[in-house]
Formats: sequence, C-alpha cells, structure tokens
Amino acid sequence: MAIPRPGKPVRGSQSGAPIMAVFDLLGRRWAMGIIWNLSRGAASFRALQGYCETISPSILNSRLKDLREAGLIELVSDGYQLTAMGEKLFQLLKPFGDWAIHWAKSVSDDDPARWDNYRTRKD
Amino acid sequence: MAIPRPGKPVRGSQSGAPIMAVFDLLGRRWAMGIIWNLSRGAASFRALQGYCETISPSILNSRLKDLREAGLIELVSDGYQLTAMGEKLFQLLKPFGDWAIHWAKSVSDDDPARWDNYRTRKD
DNA sequence: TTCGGCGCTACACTATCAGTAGCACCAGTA
DNA sequence: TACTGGTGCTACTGATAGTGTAGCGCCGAA
Repeated sequence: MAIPRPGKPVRGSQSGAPIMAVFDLLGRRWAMGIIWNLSRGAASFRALQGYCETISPSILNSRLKDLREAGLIELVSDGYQLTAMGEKLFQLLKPFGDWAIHWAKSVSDDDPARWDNYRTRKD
Repeated sequence: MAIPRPGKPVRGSQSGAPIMAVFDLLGRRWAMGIIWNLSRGAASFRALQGYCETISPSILNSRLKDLREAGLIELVSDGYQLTAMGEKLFQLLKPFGDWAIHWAKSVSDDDPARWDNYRTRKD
C-alpha cells in the first residue's frame, strides 16, 4: 500500500487525505469535463469526443478508465453513464456553472486579453 | 483572441464555455489543493510547499501565477491569500471534503488495493 | 460482401510536472 | 562590517502526461 508499484507511474495523493486524492483524480485533464457532460445522460465514446472537442481518443480512454476505477462512471448498453456516486459528485460540481460565468465576466472586464489564458482557440 | 500566441503553449478551453475554462484552470495539478490550503488563511510560499508536500517550487510558482492571473488569489504582506472571488470558489469546493470521505470509503471497501491509485506513497 | 460507423489502440511528438541545486534578497547578530 | 540562516523564486534535467493522427477489429445495414 505504501509502496509505489513498479511499471506504474506514481501519481497519487501522497498525504493520505481523501480530499487530496479527489483533487488528484479530478485534476487530471478533462476529468471534470467528462463528468459534466455525462450529467446529461449516457453518452457513447464518440459522443464524448464530440463534447470535449479537442480530447484525443487515447486520453479519453485513459480518463474513462480512471473514472470507472474510481467508481464514478460505468459502462452500460448505450455507452458510459454516471454511477450514483458520480451523480452525487456532479451535484457538487453543478454550482460551478454559475460561478464560472461570474468569474469569466470579472476576468474579461478587468483585462480582456487575459481571458486568452483560458480560451486560446475558437470563438 | 482566437490565435494561439507563439511561444506560449496552447492550453485553454477551446469551446468558449466558461465552465470548461474553469475546469481547465482547476484541472492543472495542485490548483485545487492550493485553494483548499489557502482557505485557512494567508500562507507563505514555503508554507504552501509544506502543505502540498511533494510539489516542486517551479510548479508551485507557476500555479500561483495562474491563480493570480485568474484573480483567485493575491499577494499580500504575509504571503498569498484568497481574493473574494477565490473565497467564493472555496465555498463551492468545501462540500467536496465530505464527499471525498464517503468516496474513499466506498473505494476501499470495494477493493482496498484500488485505493493505491490515489495514494501511492506514505501512510 | 462491401460499406460505414463504432470503440479503441499505436505511435511519434509536445507540453507539463518532478526533483534538485542554487541565486538574490533581507533581518538578525556579532 | 561581514556572517548566517531563512525566504521567494529561478534554472536546469529527466520523467510523465497529453496531443494528433492513422488505423485496427468488430458489428449491423444494405
């Protein structure tokens, strides 16, 4: 348990605090975006690729594996969907939607060019 | 605005949706952990290094820069602290603490070894 | 039996992060 | 005046994670 497994890259919470483990899991690229998109209901691999626009299939696959192993999503007949635990997580994620809008406005009011840091292509 | 700046790696939300921009920002390693730790009050650079245990100073510095540019933290006399916007974000992050405990329990009840994915050293 | 869409993999390239050393700066102190 | 120890931060190397693209094997429809 305390020993890094050979052949597996060491990437995990090291403090042992669950919250840090969660931040590590959700801090992987696209992880929160996938959960967000699955909240509309089950989605196929290709559909998720469409929602996440620029995600590469290899990373999508690896992220889906992470989230499945974490018990947040599951494979069903019509693709992937949130588990009960994943659904609860989404409920926590939901308020970020409104906050994001206020935040985006505050950033672009303050210095429109800085918004480039977060959207660098399209629009 | 739509053009990737030369010399700067392209990493940003590409859909233009604020929520995806937020997920991109918070999806960078240690970003949420830093905000979480700053919720106890202002902290110095070295203190944050201590809280985040294994973070390297170069990444800490770069993450602090990201968060400062995003208006979530600010530099004050006794180190870094959350801005009003950052404090609001923390309020959204807070419930994750309880959820994380339930989640950690469900993962380790189900298959204790799998918990290794999230904590690979120490404990 | 071809065709197209699907989930997914392989691989080369690039970006991000870890780990470590150490610099410039400042306060205390002797 | 130097000296010492602590601080914020930078510079580098090498490792890991993510991108972009091509394409495999499978399956259902025509």
